[in-house]
Amino acid sequence: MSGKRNLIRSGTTVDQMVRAISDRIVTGFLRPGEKLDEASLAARFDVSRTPIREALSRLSAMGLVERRPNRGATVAVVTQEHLASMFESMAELEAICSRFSAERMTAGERRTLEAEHQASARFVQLGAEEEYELFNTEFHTRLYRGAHSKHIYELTVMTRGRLAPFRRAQFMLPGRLAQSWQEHDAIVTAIMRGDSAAAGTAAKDHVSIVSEASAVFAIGDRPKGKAEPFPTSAS
Amino acid sequence: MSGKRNLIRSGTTVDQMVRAISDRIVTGFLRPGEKLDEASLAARFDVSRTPIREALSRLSAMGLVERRPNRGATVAVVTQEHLASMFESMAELEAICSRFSAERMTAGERRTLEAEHQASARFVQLGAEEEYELFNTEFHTRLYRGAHSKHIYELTVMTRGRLAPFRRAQFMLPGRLAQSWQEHDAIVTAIMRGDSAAAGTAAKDHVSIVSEASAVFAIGDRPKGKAEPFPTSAS
DNA sequence: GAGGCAAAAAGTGTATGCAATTGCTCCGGC
DNA sequence: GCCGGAGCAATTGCATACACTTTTTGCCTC
Repeated sequence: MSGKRNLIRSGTTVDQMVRAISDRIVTGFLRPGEKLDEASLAARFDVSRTPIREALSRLSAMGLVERRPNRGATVAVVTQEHLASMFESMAELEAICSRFSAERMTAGERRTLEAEHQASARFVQLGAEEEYELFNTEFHTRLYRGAHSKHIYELTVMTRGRLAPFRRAQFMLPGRLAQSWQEHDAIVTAIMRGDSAAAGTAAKDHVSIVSEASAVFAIGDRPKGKAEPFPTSAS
Repeated sequence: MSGKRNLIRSGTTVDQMVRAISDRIVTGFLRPGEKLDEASLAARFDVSRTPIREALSRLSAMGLVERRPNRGATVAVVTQEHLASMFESMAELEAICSRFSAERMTAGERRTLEAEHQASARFVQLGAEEEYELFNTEFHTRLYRGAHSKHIYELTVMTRGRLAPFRRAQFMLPGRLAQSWQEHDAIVTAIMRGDSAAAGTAAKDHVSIVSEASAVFAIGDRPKGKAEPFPTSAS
């Protein structure tokens, strides 16, 4: 019973469960295909089954677990094909956002985008990976917003969320920071010129490179998909 | 007075609630912005609050209702801008699917697509709107599958689902059937040629036209929610 | 009369118990 | 020995009860 939740302060119980379970999934503590028993999870986290059920629903919507009626939930099995498909979608979505941003961003938005982008050069010089990654997220969010299309924004953010677990280590590749900045620069330049086509292709290339960089870390030799019925490292 | 649900046969209770509530929303019986009280809904359908809660969760994921923690759920307010944004996304997604289909469809898939498309000409001649709409859904699904990208397929199907309530009457416009077939023809021809660019633009144009056709019916002042207590859609 | 605080009422969030469905095992028949 | 069906165990789905949050209402003070 190591997992007392009292220390995880914020949010409702369901939120805590979502975080707790998704953490265990993305860290590999829960293996793909593994069965997620409601009662066990409830006991494990010392809550009732109700918030567990709702958490599983949300995780299912997020694509991290799969649910089948009357048959319980399992950790989603993400094949290499599916992962590639998600990155591919991400590239297309980012391309759309960039194209629209090139066409629709207000003068203020363009100014801010370029200013922030220029400021981020400092993080590259310092090799500040933490700060750069934070900026990077904000930069892309700015692109998504700049498209001025609520639904595309939603689709893009959702896809990014699903990919998040697989792109954690992307900036650990040597020289990735500087390269990322150059790619951002191409996007920003195109947007400032209002060249939507160029902005689109630049964004697509950017994500494609990230995809390759991430794939190295994400896939790799996983211990084998046949997880044992009950992993022992609990407690 | 209270609606016994025993007549709605299939699926789990939650499914029934999802259908029942979404029906009431799309038929205007529940108005945008209206508060959805769990207890009232539970009493109304003679079930407990538990399935109602889960149904509201799903409807929230579908974009039909909005939920705020501890503050209940309301019928989602879909502004004209948001609707336009969804159609715009749909156009882009269909374009992507068509582009990919032009590049990736197997010979068999291409054959089937064209054969079905040609067969659908008969529905146009007969003015069989029901059958054509059925075929139309299948046609587009074929395009989505032909992209051979699971995640793009998911995004597209999801977006189509969100738009479904607003495009019901699209084929009631006179001459729309024949025009739709012509647009399909342009897409199919491009795909058969493997011309991804042409397929993409043809698909985008197709959706754009549907968008305009639907907007006429969707927006406009809806007659005050005087729908019959139990709408009969099955979807 | 207006503003603010407090208590109650309404409504959501969580816990627990019961019913129903699923999957498995064991027994019997072919 | 293999296949099929009935009973049983395990797990999900639903119902109900309780706890906590939010909102409203009413009273008191300024």
